[in-house]
Amino acid sequence: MNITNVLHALGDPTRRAIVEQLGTGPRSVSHLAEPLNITLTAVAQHLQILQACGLVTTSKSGRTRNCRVNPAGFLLLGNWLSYQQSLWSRRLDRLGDILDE
Amino acid sequence: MNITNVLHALGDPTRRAIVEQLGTGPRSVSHLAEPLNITLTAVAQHLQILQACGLVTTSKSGRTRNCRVNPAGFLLLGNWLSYQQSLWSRRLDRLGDILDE
DNA sequence: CCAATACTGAAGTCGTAACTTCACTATTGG
DNA sequence: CCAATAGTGAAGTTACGACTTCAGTATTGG
Repeated sequence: MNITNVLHALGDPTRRAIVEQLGTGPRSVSHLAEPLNITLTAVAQHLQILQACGLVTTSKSGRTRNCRVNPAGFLLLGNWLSYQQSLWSRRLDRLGDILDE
Repeated sequence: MNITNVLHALGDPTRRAIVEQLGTGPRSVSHLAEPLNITLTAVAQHLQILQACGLVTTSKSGRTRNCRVNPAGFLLLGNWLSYQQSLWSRRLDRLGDILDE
């Protein structure tokens, strides 16, 4: 679970579609697959990636796998982002942007 | 300039290294290339991608191209992220996480 | 003025990521 | 109990992305 994997995972539109579906509540794999125009296998592969980087958790009950959002990955991203912004926000605020050159 | 491109751009470690360098201030292309173990051409290609998605801006003065952070792309990412979090944060807070199933 | 610097453009290589198919296992509703 | 459902595993295809090389154009310091 690192920032590279989180960003890479979310960089794929299909995976982001999965995450956005899960934003509204837990879903099964085949439920997730429905709106996407790909095979169940492909969705399962995406889920593995999303799980590995901490964006999604799943649990199997019976023959269906239940998927839900995992805040951990999003927190990692949020922290990285606000750190980056902290680096330059103050400097850019000074309008001294041009002076730095 | 869309969220897919921003996330995809930042998903690459080399590009993120470039962004992080620029976090501390403007840099030329060859200056950016120094710590990275790749050719100048490769860096220039990464910069094109970073520019296209609104994470970096550049301007040429003389024979050197000056690169700096562009907040626009980061804002796009920040907005997407906080929107996602707004989708599930309240629901997960209710501890009713399990009830949703 | 010209050698070194700073970059650009085009084209090619190579690995990997996103899919597919197919064959299979486990669960469950009627 | 067995057909339909839900998912898994392995293997193959294909496109694309991150690089390289090489040949070129501007710019500039000495």
